[in-house]
Amino acid sequence: MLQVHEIQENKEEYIKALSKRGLDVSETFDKVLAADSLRRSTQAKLDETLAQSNSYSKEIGKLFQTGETEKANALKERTVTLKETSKILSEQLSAASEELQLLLYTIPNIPHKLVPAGTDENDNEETFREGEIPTLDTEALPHWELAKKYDIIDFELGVKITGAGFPVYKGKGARLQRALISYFLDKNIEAGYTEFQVPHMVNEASGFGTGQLPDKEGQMYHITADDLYLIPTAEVPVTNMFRGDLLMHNELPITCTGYTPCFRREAGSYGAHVRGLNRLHQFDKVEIVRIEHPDASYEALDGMVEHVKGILRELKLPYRILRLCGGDLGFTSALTYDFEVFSTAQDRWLEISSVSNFETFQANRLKLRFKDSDGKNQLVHTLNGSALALPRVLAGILENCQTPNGIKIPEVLVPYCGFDIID
RNA sequence: GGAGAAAUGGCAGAGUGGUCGAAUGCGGCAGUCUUGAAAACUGUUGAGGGUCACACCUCCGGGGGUUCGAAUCCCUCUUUCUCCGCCA
Repeated sequence: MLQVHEIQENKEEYIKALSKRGLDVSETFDKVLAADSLRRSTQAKLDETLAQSNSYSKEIGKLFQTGETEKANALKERTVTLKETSKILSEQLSAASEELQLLLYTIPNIPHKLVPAGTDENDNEETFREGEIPTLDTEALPHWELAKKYDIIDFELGVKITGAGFPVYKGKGARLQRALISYFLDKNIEAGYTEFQVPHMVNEASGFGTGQLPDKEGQMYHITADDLYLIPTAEVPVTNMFRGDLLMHNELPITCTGYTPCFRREAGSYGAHVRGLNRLHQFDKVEIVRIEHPDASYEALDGMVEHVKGILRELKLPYRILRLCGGDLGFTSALTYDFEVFSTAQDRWLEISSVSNFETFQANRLKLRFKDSDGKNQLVHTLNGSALALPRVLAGILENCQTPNGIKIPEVLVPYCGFDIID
């Protein structure tokens, strides 16, 4: 959520920047500023009324203590209209505040200078590419067929016990998955991140804090009986651990990592692109989250990108990095880099990580601030990224590492798996 | 699930209708003293809005109510603790 004073100070610049998302917010901004000024003037009137009535109350108190009951009662009568006025004004104030809030909720984050204009994924900008795309046999199979051939993932069993998009991992498939989780967590810890195990359900306030609510209500599973949401990513519980906090500048940066399952409703298309592990309702992910000083956040973002690169390099998977264009950029993000691994058997790129800087957009909703070296309270910058999302990494390994004799496990994973081939 | 108790500033802990944004202690910060430090002493020390700066307004777990006036009374929700029951 943007701050009103930011909109006021950078109106034209923001309008221009948001046009990269294909949005024209000039009208919305005018409404925001009008709503804010109404809010302020109503607040001022209310304050005045309350001040008056407070001073009467104090006077009445004194009169009662000195026993001047007559005078006190006379004064009481004068508070009646003040009371009515303040009631009306406070109703007007909450209406004005709510209107402002609703407007602000509709405005996405301001794209960073580097974000290219564009409407969809075709306008994303490739910034880096690494790793060799293997030449596979003509009999090379997509991962869902490999999964069946080696009996390591059972999609039908998941359908039976839950529904489509909830696979069952089996035998070496399950062990490889567990190995990946441990390996990713170890890499993150090695890079200085602190590991957390967090709840897999969150309350409404947490959903608002990181911006899943109210914008993407339908994407989360909602447990209505208890009014809780299944997390779509560890970002939600991890970032919300700090909701409402006032940190000291020397506590920054705060760096967290955590493994959680992720639940996404993703109501939508079915077909080849969502086959197998490509898109699931439940999947595993290891997340990294950083809370940074505003001056350090972009350096931190670059650091996160380098960190993820290091992991993919070790896994020897062919991947590329995209800088998301305005149209593809998430609602809450200012700058996002997507990592995609090449799925050789499907001949397409699969997203396996998304690393973003949210600047103060989440921090403003979270009321997450720090005291800077001048003793002033400022909003922090929040960042997060996947390091990494499991299913598509698994798909990438299965497809790219297949040989006529079986699937060769990347060397770095062998100590974690306890085997070096799936056959 | 049943019965009871509680929720106050960074922490501990007073405060049961008016001068309480809140005693006191600890911690933090500044100063005196000291070669330096410690101790002692003195001062200072919550957040948000508002203003050029004041004034002023709001906040004592959340929400609502009574009252001229609420940390204090009432209702409600949440959380924590104790006891009982159940249980991985």
